[in-house]
Amino acid sequence: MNTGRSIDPSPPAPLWNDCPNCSFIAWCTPANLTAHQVRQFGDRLEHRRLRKHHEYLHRIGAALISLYVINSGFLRTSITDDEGREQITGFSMPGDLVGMEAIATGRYQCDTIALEDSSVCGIAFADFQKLNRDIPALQHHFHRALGSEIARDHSMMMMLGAMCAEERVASFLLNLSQRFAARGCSATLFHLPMTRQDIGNYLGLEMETVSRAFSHLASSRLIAIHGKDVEIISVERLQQTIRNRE
Amino acid sequence: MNTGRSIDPSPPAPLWNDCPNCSFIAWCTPANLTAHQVRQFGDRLEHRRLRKHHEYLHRIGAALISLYVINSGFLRTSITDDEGREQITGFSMPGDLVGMEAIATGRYQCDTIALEDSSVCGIAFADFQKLNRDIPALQHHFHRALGSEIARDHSMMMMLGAMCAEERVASFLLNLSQRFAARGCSATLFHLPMTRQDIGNYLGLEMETVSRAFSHLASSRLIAIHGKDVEIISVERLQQTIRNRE
DNA sequence: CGCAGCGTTGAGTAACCTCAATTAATGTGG
DNA sequence: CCACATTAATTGAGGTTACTCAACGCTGCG
Repeated sequence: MNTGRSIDPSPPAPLWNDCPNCSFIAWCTPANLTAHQVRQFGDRLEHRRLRKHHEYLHRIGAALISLYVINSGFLRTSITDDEGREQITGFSMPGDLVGMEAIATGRYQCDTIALEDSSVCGIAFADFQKLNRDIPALQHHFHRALGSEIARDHSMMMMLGAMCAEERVASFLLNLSQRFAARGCSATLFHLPMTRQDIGNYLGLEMETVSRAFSHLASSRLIAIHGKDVEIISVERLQQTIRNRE
Repeated sequence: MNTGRSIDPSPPAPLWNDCPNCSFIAWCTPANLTAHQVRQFGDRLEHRRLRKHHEYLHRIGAALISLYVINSGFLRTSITDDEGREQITGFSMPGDLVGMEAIATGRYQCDTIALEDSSVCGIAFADFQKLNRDIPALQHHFHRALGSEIARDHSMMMMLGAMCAEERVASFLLNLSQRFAARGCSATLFHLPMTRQDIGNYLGLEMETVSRAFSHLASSRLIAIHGKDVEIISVERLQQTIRNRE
């Protein structure tokens, strides 16, 4: 890759050797920070914290320390109420910002757990607030992220409140598809890192119902499933599954 | 009210004659702004915009102009998808901040409509962003509000994904009860400004199911209903309705 | 008064859940 | 690396919850 020409100036050189292509820095790119601001930002970050499969990133009730952006791996976020009911509120993949719900109370309201070996970059929330004030573009970008999370939650309510089982499953697959595509991965062939139980909990359905919905979509040849590997055979017809209301 | 003593200094005098006890200023109080900051803030506000019953505060797709705090009245916020499915995402009452989901895209993602004659105070979002940068306490308070909205949406997902019909209705009533109490109104005797249809849509249930749940809770003497007026007879037993799982 | 919209109630049905049996995948210790 | 144990996923049968459709009562308004 390297041509050996050592006179080559700095731009492409990674700023943090331990974290090339740092996910938190990548998260900031839409904010169009200057080189100085990027450095200022990156110096505050805690790069590449590793989490093993089943390890917690944070737990309900813990004091808010950091916000995280996922570097690699898949995480699962859930809330648990007084009676022990659990509800998965989201699955996060590389590039996603995690921990936003904690800024209201200063304590995490969710458990976030690794669905596979993962790494994240974190920033102390206090540092982040300070940078937000100094860098208006960053503040704006952060507000956009918070707003997106609210908008995402609203679509989720729509799904839970107004869709039948098969529509929810189709909409779940299409959502993953889009997010994989946005990250340069295949939109039609991917691996589900979570169990059917997790999917069911997330969609407000029982595991068996999810399984049956998969089987039915597969028998209609809209998708193909081999365990946790999914192929979307026809995005259009999968979308129609959701569209075709009366 | 005025004693006539013109030497009397300013503190208790309302800063905006057209909007005494302005709801947006009230919303800011937890941020502990200085008198100067309050004035700076209030000067940017658009006070007391009136909305009649059934009038829109904003519509899906409109450019984000202002954030609003409700002065009086009740509003209903809903999203509508491509297929025309509607989902009510919240009911707002005096003191609530409205419009947060729009900051992601710069366009409102929701319709917000008055359930009764209402008044709101608004601030241009650009002005608000500027003030946020100048006043760290305000920024922090705004972040808290965004975080609270996210946390609220998550509990809503829990309700939609993990509770049966009667639990949802009980939890809906208890939520209203708490919010009325927080505003100094009765926690046990209040008026429902929305239709059964609206409640059903919000809770992911049919109107008939809501009505049956009300009737059942009433026959168990946990609540009493006379049309849109509700009395919670036993808060504890209503909470148990939600608690008693397995 | 009569209409229109909202709310309640009943009967029948469809969607999803529960329980159970079976198979597939995953992990573990020898 | 295999045998075994464990967990995950599929599929079937039957039950329950909430939906659908319909009739009727209530309330408010022209």
